[in-house]
Amino acid sequence: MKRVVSFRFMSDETPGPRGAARIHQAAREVLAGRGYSALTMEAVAAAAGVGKSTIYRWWPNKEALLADALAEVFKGEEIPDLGDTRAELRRAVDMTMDNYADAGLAIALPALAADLARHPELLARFREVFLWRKRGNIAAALHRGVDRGDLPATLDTDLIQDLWAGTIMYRRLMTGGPLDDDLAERLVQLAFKV
Amino acid sequence: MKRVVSFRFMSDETPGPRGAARIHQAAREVLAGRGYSALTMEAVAAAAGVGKSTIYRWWPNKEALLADALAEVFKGEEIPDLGDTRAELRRAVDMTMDNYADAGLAIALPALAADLARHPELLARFREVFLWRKRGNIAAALHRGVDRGDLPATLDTDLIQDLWAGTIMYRRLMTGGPLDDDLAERLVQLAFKV
Amino acid sequence: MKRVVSFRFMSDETPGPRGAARIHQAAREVLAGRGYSALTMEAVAAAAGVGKSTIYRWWPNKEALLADALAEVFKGEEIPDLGDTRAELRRAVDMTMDNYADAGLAIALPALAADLARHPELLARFREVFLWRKRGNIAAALHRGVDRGDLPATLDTDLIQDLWAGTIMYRRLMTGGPLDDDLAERLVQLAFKV
Amino acid sequence: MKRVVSFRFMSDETPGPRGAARIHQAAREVLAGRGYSALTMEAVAAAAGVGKSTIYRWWPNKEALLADALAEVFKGEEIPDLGDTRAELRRAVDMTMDNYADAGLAIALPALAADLARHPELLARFREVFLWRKRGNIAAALHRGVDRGDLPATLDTDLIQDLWAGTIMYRRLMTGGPLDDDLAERLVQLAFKV
DNA sequence: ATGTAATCGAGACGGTACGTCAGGTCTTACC
DNA sequence: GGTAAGACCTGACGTACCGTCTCGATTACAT
Repeated sequence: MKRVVSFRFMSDETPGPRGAARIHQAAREVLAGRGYSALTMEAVAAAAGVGKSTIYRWWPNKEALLADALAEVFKGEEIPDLGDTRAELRRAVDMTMDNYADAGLAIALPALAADLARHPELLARFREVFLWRKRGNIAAALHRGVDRGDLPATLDTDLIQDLWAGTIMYRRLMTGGPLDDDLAERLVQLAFKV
Repeated sequence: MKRVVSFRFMSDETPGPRGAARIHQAAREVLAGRGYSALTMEAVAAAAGVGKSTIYRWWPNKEALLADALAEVFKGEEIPDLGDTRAELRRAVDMTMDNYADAGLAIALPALAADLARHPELLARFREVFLWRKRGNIAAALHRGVDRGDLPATLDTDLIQDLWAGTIMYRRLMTGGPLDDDLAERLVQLAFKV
Repeated sequence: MKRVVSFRFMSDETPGPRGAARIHQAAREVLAGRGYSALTMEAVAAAAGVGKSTIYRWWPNKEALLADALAEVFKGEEIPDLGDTRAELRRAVDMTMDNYADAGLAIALPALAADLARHPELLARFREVFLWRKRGNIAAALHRGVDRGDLPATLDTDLIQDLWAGTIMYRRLMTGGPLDDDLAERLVQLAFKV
Repeated sequence: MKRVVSFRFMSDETPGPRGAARIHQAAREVLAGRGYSALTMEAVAAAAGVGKSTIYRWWPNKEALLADALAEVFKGEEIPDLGDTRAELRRAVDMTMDNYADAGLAIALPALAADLARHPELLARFREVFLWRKRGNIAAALHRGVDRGDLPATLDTDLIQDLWAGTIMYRRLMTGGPLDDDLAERLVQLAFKV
C-alpha cells in the first residue's frame, strides 16, 4: 500500500517550516477538538507552540494551511489488484468512508471548499489533492473490473465515484444518516448496475 | 403546486421584523454577489438599509438568518401525481438540481451545515427545512411509483434520495462536474435499479 | 485664571468617546508607570478597560491619542496681572518647569515630536497646543513688563521663551541637571538682560 | 583640530565588526533618508549589505548602534585658543548648531534619549559622548574667557551651555524657529551678561 | 388626537482574530 | 571563526466584524 503523499498548498515549492509536521498536527487537533469555527490561526499557532508569523511565512492563509494539514491524513492511495473486483470496490468505498468518518475532515472539507471561493488559485490544487489523485486510483480498480468482465463496459467511472463520495459526504454532512457496512455494500453493488 | 413555506429559524415564534423580506433579500444578494465569506451581518444590514440591531432582534445569529433567507428560495414542494413515474422522478431530481444550480445555495448550504456545529439547537430545524420536508414530498412520489409497480417494492427511499442529492451537491461543490440533463436522466434510472 | 483647554487631535471635531477621560487618564498612567516604550495602544486599552477599536475609532494613531492626553495636563494658562513683573515672569518660568517636572511629559514630548515626523498633519496642531497657546499667554506678561518699563523695549519674546523652555527641557532630557529655584531665578533674570 | 573620537556603545570593548564603518554609515543614511521611524535594524542591515546577526553581535540593541553611529558625526572637539574670546564662543555655538542643523541628529538625539529610558546602562555613556566631552571642551574656552577678564568670574559654565544647547535643540525640535547667524550672535552675547 | 409602546436606524462599545511588521535570538552554511 | 542569510518566537500594529448596547426618531395602536 502506498503511503499518503503530502501535497504543498504553499505558493511556491519552498521546503516548508521546520515545524511543519507539528503545525499540521496542531491544526488537525484544534479542528477535531474545538471545531471548525474555533480553528483560528492564533489557536493553531498556540497549539503548535509557534509564532503566528512562522505560519504566515509558509502558508498564505488559513485555507492553504488547512488544506495541507488535511491532505496529510486524507486517504487516496492505490487500490492493489486483489483479483476480486467486489473486494477491490469495497476497499475503494471504505477508503472514502474512512475519510469522512473523521469528523474533522467531514466538516472541514466542504467548509474549506466554500472558503476556497475566496482563493480561486488554491481551488485547482485542492481538487488535485482531494479528488483527482484518489479518483485516478479508484478508476484503475474500476477499469480492472471492466477488464475482468465483472463490470459493464459502459461504466461511467466519474459518475460512480460521484455517487459514492457524494452519498457519503451528504450523509455525514446533511442527513446524519449512518455510514455503515450496509451502505458500503449497497454502494459497491451500484457499480454493477449503473 | 404548493407555495414554498418559509420557516422561522428565529428563537421564538414572533412574526418577524417589518423588513424581513428586505433583509432576506439582502442576505441572498450579498451571498450571490460577494460570496459566503463577505456575508457579514454588517454587510447585510447595510444592503438592507437596516440597523444591525434590527437583525439581531429577530435572528440570534448569522446562521439563523441565512437559514431563513435560503429556506425562502429552497425548493421542496410536493410532486403532483402525473400518472407517470418516470416524469415524477425526473421532476424530483430537477427540483434538487435547481436548488444547487444557484451558486449561493450550493456553496452556502454546506458552509452553513459546518457552521451549525456551533449552534446545535438550529441543526434540527435546519434539517427539517432543507431535508425532511423535501424528502417527504419526494418519498410520496417514490411510493406512488412502487404502488404502480414501476419501482421495486424494496426501494430504499432514503438511500435513493441520498444518492440524488449527494451526487448533485458533490458535483457542484467538489468536482465542478456538469449538472445537466444527462446526469438527471441517469439519476432517475438509478431508482429503477437500486 | 483660565482653565486648561483640552484640544482635539482627532481628525474631525466629533465630540469623542464616552470614555475619553478614562482613556486619557490610562494613557498618562501607562506613560508614567511603565515608560514611553511600554506605551502601546493595547496597554492603554487594557488599562482603560476599553476595546482597542474604541480608541482607534476616535484617534487615528498613538501620537494623536498621546498628544490629547498630554494636552490635558500641559500647563499654558494666562499669567494674571500681578502688578509685579518679576513675580509674573517667575510664574511663567514655574509653569514651564511644572510641565517638565512630570516625568511623563518630559520624556514624551520630545519623543512625540520625533514621532510626529511620520504624521505631519498633526505637527501644526501639536505646536498650537504645546507651544503657541502657552507662548501667547507668556508673551502678554512680557509685554506688560515692557510697558511698565521693567523690561527693555527691544526684548525678543520668542527668544526669551526659547531660552526658558529649551534650557528646562534640555536639563530634564539630556543633562539631568536640577530644575530648581536657582535655575528659575536665573532664567527670570535673563529677561532683564537679554 | 582634534579628530572626532568614536565611542563604543557595545557591551564589551571588543574592537567591532569588519564592516563597522559601513554599518554606521548605513544607519545614518537610513535615518537621514527615511526618518527615525523607518530606522529599523532590518533596514540598516539591508542598507549595509550585512546580516542582522552581524549587527547584533556587536551592538546589543538599536539604541546602542544609533548612539555609536551618531557619535561619529557629532561635533564636540576642542576649541583652539584664538586669543579672541568672542570668536571662541562663536565657534562653540556654531559647533552645537552644526550638530542640530542635521535633521537626523536633531530628531534622533531626543528620541534616542527617550528610548534610553529602556536601557539605563547606556544612558551614562550616551551622556559622556554627547554631553560631557563636548562640554569639557567648551568649558575650557569659557575659562580662558574668564581668565582674560572678558567674562564674569561668576560665570556658570554649565548654565550657559544648557542655555545654548537647550535653545538650539528646542528651536529645531519644537518651534521650528531659525538657527541662524542672529541666534548664534545673541547666544554668544548671553555669556557676557549672565 | 394623542399618549404609550413597540420597532426602527444608527452606530458606539468591549472584544477576538486577522494578516503584517520589527525586535532580538538562534541555526546553518560558506569562506 | 566571523559572516550572510534567514528561520524563528514574541508582541504590537491597525483593520474588520462580532454580538451587545444605548440613543433618539418613527410608527401604530389604544384610548
